[in-house]
Amino acid sequence: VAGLTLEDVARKVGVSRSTVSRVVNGHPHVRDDVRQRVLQVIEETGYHPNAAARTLASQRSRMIGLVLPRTVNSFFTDPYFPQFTQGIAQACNQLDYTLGLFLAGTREDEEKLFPRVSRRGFLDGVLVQSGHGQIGERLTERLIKSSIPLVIVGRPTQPDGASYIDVDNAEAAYTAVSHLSRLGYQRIGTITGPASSTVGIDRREGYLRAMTERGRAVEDCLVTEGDFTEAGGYYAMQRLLPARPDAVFAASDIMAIGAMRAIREAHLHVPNDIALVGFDDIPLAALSDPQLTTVRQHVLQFGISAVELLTDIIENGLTPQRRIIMATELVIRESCGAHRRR
Amino acid sequence: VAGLTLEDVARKVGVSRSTVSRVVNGHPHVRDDVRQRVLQVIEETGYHPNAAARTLASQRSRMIGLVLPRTVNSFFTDPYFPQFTQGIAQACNQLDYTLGLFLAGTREDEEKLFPRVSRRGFLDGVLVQSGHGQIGERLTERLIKSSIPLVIVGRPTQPDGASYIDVDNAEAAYTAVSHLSRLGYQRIGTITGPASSTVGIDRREGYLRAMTERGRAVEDCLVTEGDFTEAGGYYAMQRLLPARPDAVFAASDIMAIGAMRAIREAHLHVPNDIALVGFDDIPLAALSDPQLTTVRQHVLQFGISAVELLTDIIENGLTPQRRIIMATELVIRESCGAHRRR
DNA sequence: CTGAAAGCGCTTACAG
DNA sequence: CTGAAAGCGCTTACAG
Repeated sequence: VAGLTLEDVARKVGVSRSTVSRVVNGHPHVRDDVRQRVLQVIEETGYHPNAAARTLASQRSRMIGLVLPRTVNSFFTDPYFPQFTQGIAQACNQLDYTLGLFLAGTREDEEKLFPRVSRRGFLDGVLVQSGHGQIGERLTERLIKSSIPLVIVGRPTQPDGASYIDVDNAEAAYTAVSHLSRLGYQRIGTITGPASSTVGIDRREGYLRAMTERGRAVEDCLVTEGDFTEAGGYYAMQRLLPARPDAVFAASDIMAIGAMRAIREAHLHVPNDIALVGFDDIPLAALSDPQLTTVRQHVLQFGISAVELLTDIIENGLTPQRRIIMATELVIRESCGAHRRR
Repeated sequence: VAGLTLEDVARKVGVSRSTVSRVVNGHPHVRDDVRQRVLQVIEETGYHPNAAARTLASQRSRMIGLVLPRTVNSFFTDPYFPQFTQGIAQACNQLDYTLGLFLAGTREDEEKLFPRVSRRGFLDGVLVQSGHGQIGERLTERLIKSSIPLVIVGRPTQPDGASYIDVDNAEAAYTAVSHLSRLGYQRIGTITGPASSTVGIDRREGYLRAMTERGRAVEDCLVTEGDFTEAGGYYAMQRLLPARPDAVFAASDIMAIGAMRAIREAHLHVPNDIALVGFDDIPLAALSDPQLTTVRQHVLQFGISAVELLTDIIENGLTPQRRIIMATELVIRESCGAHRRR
């Protein structure tokens, strides 16, 4: 199943393979009638260039990698990632790049993976998810050292000089908590993300700032850590309950859903007894009972922007470090009790 | 950033590049001390072979593609796909293959995608999700014609001679509905998957067979179609309600969750008024209230097996068409009312 | 505008 | 067991 080569096409048309190559790559300086004839033969024969040969000759693969250093669980437990991946895939298709997907859960995975996630592998550049423990940290570090075009998704733990893209987590959390405060809640608690991740840290910081600015004392018993899973939110809420919060800001919707379950089991009511605000605006947020007030991220667009940033770096050389910070919006539904209070 | 080549390593060791190549590829017939010296230099220099060159010379990329012809919505709405993808990625890592991810939603996507999903692209073989409308059908057909090693995930609509892997959907549905029947329910309804997909058809068939064998008349008003989304299950249940079913088999958990919401809104109780059985055993199934009785698929293992089948075909040539059918198991929780009835 | 030629970094018979 | 050589299918200066 060898398939046609450039040479075959060239012979059929009666030109050199340089010319066919120029036509295929859309270079100017080809006489118009020649171009037409070449195009026609390509059409007729269904010729497609061999990607490996092209890559070898041009040192460009038009393929990027998405590296998700994740433990098994959270990847398919949180709807965030599929959606994000979708955005990435869509943008790749648009920009005519091939997407390689690399999930690393274990240390062993990392070792097998690394050679492939490099320029010697097939890649022109890589997108790596920030955070997620040791695997993630070390992988990112090695990637930076390898000096392959790189965009970190989410503020990196260390400001290591790589470009990154993130949403404005602190600001978003600040807005959410301020909203609760304005509604008159006094004892506002929070279920944070992992303290080892910058998402966790930044959203927590937004919470703290809002509390302070609004003149609320921040009590330790009102702050507890979750792990971005439903179960994590559930247990976190159980820990929060004794502190008698009248409102809770959860750092993700899926944790808010878990919290809701804990509240229901305690025979309390959302929002009458405890108001709730989440983060992400996953599809489930609009379907829960009560519907979840939350911070909407434009996850799809986020993925698209990440790819655009990366391909820009690939194609236009080493620009100074770039950061892109995306805005969010608060979506007010039922769980914060805003309607009730009017 | 050229990096080291085989030649560089060969020079450093003082052998030909043929020898280094043999060592890298683990060929026998290399004197042991030579092998050691080569290995050491590779270690020291951090040499990794250039994948494009390797692919061009050997006509093998060790890369496979996962093609998901999907509309935007269902991919991140149903936890099934992330989990499946995870299994695929894990197996690829294990078997030392690179995974390319291709999501096609629109016709335009398909056109841009096709050249890359072929041997001329980078791929040694492809895994394509069966069904999902026109895009999927046509893509699969073109893939078959291109004669690239191919495994269809899920029984194909047309028995076109491609290898495929699937779970035993009809059998699983049969078991689930028989279970409801044994519990004494009389008016058992079903929310099917799309009639255009083989999953939809096969699970429906299992339902019909169980009903018939158990001497239940199948009433049209007890069968309605969903689209594997929460909202789809919700509306389907609303359509079913007037028929007064005392039990419902939903062809996916996420639809069962939607159905539950509709039942709750109608001020009815699961399982007292209407018993419910789902399909998939997604994480949410164990967290819903009441917990969902469902058919468990070993999705991760399913993904792994799919990759193993494909790589086997790639590496061992055109075997006769292969089919792999995987078993499922019924997980009895609360929503079917089994416990209540004892 | 077009072609001949070198080169990308490997693998793989073929000799020895 | 080892090396010299051809070849994989392109791109890209370099001439003209």
